[in-house]
Amino acid sequence: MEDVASAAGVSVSTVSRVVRDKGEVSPETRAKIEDVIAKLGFRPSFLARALVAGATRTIALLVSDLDDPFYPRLAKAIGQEALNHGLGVVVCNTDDQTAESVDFVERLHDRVDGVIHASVGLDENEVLAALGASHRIVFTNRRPASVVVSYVVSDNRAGSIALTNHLIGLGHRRIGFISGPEWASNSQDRLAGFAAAMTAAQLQPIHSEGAFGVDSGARAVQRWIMDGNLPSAIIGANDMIALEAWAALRESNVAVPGDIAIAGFDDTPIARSPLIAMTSVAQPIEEMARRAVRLLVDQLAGSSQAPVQVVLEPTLIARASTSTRREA
Amino acid sequence: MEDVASAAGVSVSTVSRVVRDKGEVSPETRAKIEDVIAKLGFRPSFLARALVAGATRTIALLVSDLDDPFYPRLAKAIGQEALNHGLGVVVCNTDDQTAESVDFVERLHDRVDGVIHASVGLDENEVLAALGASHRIVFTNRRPASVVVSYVVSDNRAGSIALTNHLIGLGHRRIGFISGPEWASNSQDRLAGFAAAMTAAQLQPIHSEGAFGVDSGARAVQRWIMDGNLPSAIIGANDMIALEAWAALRESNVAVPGDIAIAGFDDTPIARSPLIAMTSVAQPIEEMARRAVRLLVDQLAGSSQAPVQVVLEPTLIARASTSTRREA
DNA sequence: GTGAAAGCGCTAACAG
DNA sequence: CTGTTAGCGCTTTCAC
Repeated sequence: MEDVASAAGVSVSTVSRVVRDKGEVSPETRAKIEDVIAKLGFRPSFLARALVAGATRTIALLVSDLDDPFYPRLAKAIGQEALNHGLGVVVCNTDDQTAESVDFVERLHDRVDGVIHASVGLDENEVLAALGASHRIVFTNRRPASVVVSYVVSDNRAGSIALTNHLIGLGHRRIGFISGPEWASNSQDRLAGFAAAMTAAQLQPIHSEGAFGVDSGARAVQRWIMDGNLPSAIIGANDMIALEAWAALRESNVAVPGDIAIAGFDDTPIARSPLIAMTSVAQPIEEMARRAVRLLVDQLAGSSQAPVQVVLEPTLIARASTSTRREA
Repeated sequence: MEDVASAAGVSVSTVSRVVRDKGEVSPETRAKIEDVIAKLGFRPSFLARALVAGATRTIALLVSDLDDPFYPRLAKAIGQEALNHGLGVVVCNTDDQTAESVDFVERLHDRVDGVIHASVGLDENEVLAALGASHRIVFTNRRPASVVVSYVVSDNRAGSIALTNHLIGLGHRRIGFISGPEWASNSQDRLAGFAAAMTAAQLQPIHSEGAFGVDSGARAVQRWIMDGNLPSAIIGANDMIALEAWAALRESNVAVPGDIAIAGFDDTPIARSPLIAMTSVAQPIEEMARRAVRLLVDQLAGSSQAPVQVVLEPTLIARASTSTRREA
């Protein structure tokens, strides 16, 4: 900017004015400066700007795992909405490790104005602490225990109840649920909904606890087969787990949906493919993204706002993997 | 930092020394300062540091589309290796739009020290121009036309030849290739390898040009079926396209691999799943990531280095989708 | 060992 | 309309 100023024979303030397009500048001077800017290929420094502004117009998005197809979709939707508000997004893969989350938040404290936390780890308090008093955060995809923060989630419990009832309605009596780890609140909510629906129907819920990204689906199925008590329907806490279970069944020559029904959550592209056609509970991702970003934008703009809690409705999408009716 | 200094009764320089852990500071002073830092929850400003250092220890990664499972894997691998060098990574989804790429590069010019370009758009010159004279960039997953830049790619042509010969060896004579858009060099290289292998075997290559993310696979299959000249084997320029084609075949009641063989590129998790078991050509993602990051790190460290070009070998992974032999 | 001073590239009052 | 003067929060000589 100094270069531009001297090259144009003006002061930096004038250059600054035309760069920001603010304040009155005479047409000639402006033209001259724009000319020099183009000639020199000058670009204002974001760093310097952010330093004086005390804001970066950037937000962080914490996700569990980009390999899980749910998160890229969320990331894209959030990126889109953020752009609508003139905000940039930096995506951080936490692997659900508290240390990672905290690390990101600390290393980014300066570089982002706020964070959207969509990773499901047990890191709520640590992240909040690392963030400091000026909570600029909204949770999504996970339901924080604390009531002092804003969040946008879908009603996992209700979605799970709908799915379970769908299976019960098909005549299933022995239904198994393969959950994620105990600390993942979305998985727990889905499990709770399943258990509630089963109990309401006077059926015994069958549960196998797993984890994400470690082939829990396959393990659960193998265990059930080994024990000789395979359910007639299986629900995975997400599509990945359900697909792992399905693959394990395939390897054991158990037919889906002929011998057993399978369903998951998140309505992943793979579930949607005709090659798989798996029943799944879809979250309103775009809506979640939109609401989450807007909540954060409000926090960035307004000073002290009361936290807002939004719960959206998921949608059950029945496909071939649960198309076979059982006789009681 | 000023706060810390006054609270500790020392100068900012001294605080700076202990924060950076550089220079001699008396044990007492250091203890005192560390105490105050902890008490005040002080964190050094990255913005200010980067401003004076003229470097951010951060690199940008440009990808085509995070929804394509290849890119998250690359992103994670690059993030991992970058971390080993004390570098952060910000991932940018370009959708293969030149405008997006340029936009990212311009908006990040200050905030990153270099970029790894893995998005396959036709944006090479524009990105290079936007980056300015101080090329701190390495291309990967795409082969730039310019020879003045470093890149790390896998030998798509060779991989495609291996795959095509595998199908020919199985007795296939009519093989169709569904490519991505013409501007995607990795897709073009794969197509070229296919054509070369077919020609070498004195067979007529069949080609259908498509695009990414627009169901080209299905369209190509529908066209072939409509025209009554469905090949006996189909290769997709990547797994996504191959799976789309497969899904379309399924909907037309064409059996894979019974009636027709299918194969793709990238060895995506879905291809690996026993539910699909699709033959695919795997790229050495981790190796690519490692080499790409190191090349960039070298550029950041050394001053003027000659560009380096690395070509890695892919691996053909044959699975059930191409398991049926044809009789001539 | 420690402090004072200059400056990274910009914006934000103030004067003219 | 335009220039001057302070900083934003840090690092980096150079003195003491």
